[in-house]
Amino acid sequence: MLNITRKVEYALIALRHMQSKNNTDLTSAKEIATKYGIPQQLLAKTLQQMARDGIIKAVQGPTGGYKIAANLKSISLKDFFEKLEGPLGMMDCYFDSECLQITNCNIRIPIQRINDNMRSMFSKMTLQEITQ
Amino acid sequence: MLNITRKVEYALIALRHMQSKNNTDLTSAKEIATKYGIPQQLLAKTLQQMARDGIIKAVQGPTGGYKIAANLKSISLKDFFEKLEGPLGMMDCYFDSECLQITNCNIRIPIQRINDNMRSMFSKMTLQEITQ
DNA sequence: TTATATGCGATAAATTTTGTCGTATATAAT
DNA sequence: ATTATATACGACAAAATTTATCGCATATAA
Repeated sequence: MLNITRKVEYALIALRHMQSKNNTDLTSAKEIATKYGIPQQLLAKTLQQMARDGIIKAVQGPTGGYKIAANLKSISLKDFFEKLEGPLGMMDCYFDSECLQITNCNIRIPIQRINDNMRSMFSKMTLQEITQ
Repeated sequence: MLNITRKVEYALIALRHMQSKNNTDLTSAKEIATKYGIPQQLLAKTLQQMARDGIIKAVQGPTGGYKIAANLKSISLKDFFEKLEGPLGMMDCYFDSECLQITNCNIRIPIQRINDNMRSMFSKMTLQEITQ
């Protein structure tokens, strides 16, 4: 329970890998996929998404690849998770309530409290701390 | 991402419902299932599991049901989650490492740090806080 | 022109989560 | 005793989500 997804896992691995290199160097999806035993196409999509989000920069063509574009200190883990996976909460009713039981639900408030704690925790950690 | 399971959700609803009643009263699975629109059999299994764990006490036969048996202040949310769903962590390699990439993995340590933060957070919250 | 990189929608496979079924046992009420 | 209603629980099925692949397009260095 409370697992992160492979997508996030692969993204963190990729970021850390890139950060260990000179920032002028480019890293291809293939390089990372091979080194860490990750499905290349899936990783590629994740990298593309991070590129769209401005976290990394993509360079096309042969000899192309990715490099870190953002200041990782300025991106909280909460924002990072939400960029990749959408709203971060223990129950979906924290955000949009399709729940028909909402009037009867007796744990909505307490759950929101836990949620706030969790979001606050991830707000205080930055991507830099994870990938350095 | 980082959602709790229905099982845990149902368990919390049930506990809160029982706690709102006189502790001599018994509550049947049917009563809770009906009131909150929960699948009865699934809820029943969860209640049975909590009974095995000593969190609630089961009384069989007609007029039977469940009531709270443990001091909810003494059970942390972390312990509660782990009783119901097993080890609590963002990645499974935190506990048992079947991961073949473990030697190459470059985010194991950072992930453990996040994990520790999360476990610590849930260790500080008690069931009482959620169900009161 | 070719080879190799990213970009991306559609689809498929795998896994996990969620829910149901069937049967057994316990016990209060009649 | 019989009946009705509760818990107990393993096996199975359905649904949802996650994970991975496919196919084709575009970009660009050599």
